[in-house]
Amino acid sequence: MNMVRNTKQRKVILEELMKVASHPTAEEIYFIVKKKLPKISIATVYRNLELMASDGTIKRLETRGKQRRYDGRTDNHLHVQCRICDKVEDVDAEEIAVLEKELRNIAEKHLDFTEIDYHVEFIGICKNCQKL
Amino acid sequence: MNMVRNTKQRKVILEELMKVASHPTAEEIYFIVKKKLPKISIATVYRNLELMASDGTIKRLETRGKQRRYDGRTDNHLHVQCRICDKVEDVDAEEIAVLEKELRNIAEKHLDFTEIDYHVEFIGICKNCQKL
DNA sequence: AATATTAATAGTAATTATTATCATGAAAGG
DNA sequence: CCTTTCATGATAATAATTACTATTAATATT
Repeated sequence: MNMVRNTKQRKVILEELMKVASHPTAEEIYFIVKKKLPKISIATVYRNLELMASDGTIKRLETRGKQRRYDGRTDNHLHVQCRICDKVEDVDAEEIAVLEKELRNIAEKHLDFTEIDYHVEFIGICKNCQKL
Repeated sequence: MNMVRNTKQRKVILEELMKVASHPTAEEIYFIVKKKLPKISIATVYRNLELMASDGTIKRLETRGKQRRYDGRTDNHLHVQCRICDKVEDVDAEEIAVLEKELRNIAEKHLDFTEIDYHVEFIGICKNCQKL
């Protein structure tokens, strides 16, 4: 009982999220998925993104701005967000290991919290917005 | 022309924000300031917090959760937020220098963004919520 | 000090993103 | 094929923030 069913809607939402390199908001995914499933409700998109984020199938980003963003890539990597257009890009840096070691070190020495995780993100002005 | 006036409201908002070690939301500051200025409007609180954040008088935090939080401390320090109660605490770690050096290194090597800044925050379960 | 100017305020409406509700539709298991 | 019950679509509700506007009060000017 209380089993999770495989729906067409969730399947397509995941497929489309995996396809894009951007880090779309629920609304953006809604418009993409709508092309395949024109009858889909935006509530279904929100519901499934949260469901998949909580079971680890996808990642929910902790970025600035009011709209939540999602990532189909679940491997360990960093993000930069543009402070003008809010676009998010991936940062693939081998230095992430050193960075995380330092973060774990700080957490261990200075925090009396449990189940500690951390968020790191870069903010700046992207190539495109620099021209404007 | 277009000059910024010094209002009683802004003065009290800043004073009260400086007093607290917590990292209050606009709503929390509203209730605190209301004791001194019972007629103040919550819109005034929002307006002035954003104004002071944009000129660097205070800091706007990039924490999780839907409510924005503000910090009277503008010196360089880290934050931990509880994933249960959303409370934010300061983390004073001398290792912040090493951490930021690594962040600047990654930014320089891997990003073609300009005006790069970064946000680092820890998330976990605070002492109080561990008991529940 | 009195007056004029205009930015800031109080009060409230509007907006925006997300979540809740609920009747109907469709997975999954017999 | 039938039954069960979870998920969906459509929309209402909620919550945080921003916009609007007549009035108030800083600051500049006389």
